[in-house]
Amino acid sequence: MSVGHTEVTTTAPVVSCGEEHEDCGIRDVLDRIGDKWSVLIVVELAQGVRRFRQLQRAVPGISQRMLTLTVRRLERDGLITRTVYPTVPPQVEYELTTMGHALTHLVKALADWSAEHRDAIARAREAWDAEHPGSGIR
Amino acid sequence: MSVGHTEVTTTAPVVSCGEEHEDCGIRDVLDRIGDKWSVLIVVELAQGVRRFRQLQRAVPGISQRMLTLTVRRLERDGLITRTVYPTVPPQVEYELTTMGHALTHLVKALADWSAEHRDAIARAREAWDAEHPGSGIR
DNA sequence: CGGAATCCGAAGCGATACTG
DNA sequence: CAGTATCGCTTCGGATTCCG
Repeated sequence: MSVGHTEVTTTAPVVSCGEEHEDCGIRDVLDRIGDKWSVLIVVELAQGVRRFRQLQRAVPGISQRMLTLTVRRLERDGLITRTVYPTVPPQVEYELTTMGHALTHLVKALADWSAEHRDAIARAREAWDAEHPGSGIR
Repeated sequence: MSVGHTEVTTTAPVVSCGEEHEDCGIRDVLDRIGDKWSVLIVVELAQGVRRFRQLQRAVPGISQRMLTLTVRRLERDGLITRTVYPTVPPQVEYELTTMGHALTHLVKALADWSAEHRDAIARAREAWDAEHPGSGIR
């Protein structure tokens, strides 16, 4: 593989949380739901139990590979359950756990914040882009 | 809302976007703060005005390249201001805007959720990993 | 001090093919 | 239906160098 040398490459595991402000754990939750598809899956499952194909159809654009990876990670973190019925053809149901439902509250906060500031951000971007032509930042 | 045939079992609907399977602006805000460093910068700036080097020292592990990119994007989105003093050596100050301060409230919600569920997630992971040896999922 | 420019490995993700 | 395996492109991000 590409592991050429045995040097440790991971540095700075956490930020200094000694101050009065709590920044510990923020990266944890962002590493979990900050990816491209997790929140969309969670939002769909907030509506009720869903099968694999149902999820794929409910989240347009997701590949079955990413759907598999995403639900596996969510299951691993205890946010959803995966129930396999040994039928033919196979049937697998996904459902939010209690903790998964708790996550939907956080997701709602994200949605609310986004809805509240989307316009202002769009305007800020236009102004910045107009003022910084060809800066490479996007 | 058109989803009316089955009610969610344990808790309230919470996250219904109003549409059936519409992408609320959740991805917008996650594309903005879901990256590796943005929230950490915002958290640090929540303490007050900071200079470039101050930020770099306050966020251990960040490269100067990523710090530049991150503050540029935050500035572009109207979340922070960048003030350049034409002194020698140059001095640049970063500060949260009003909208940036509003973002800190959301970040606090993230931190609270993380602190509240970190242990449960860690335990779920241990159980899953023990039950699925060498699955490749991480 | 506060960047910009370049290089390059690592990670994310999509497309496709195959399986039980 | 519900995956798994492989490939390859694209993005992310760290390290380094140079510059006003």
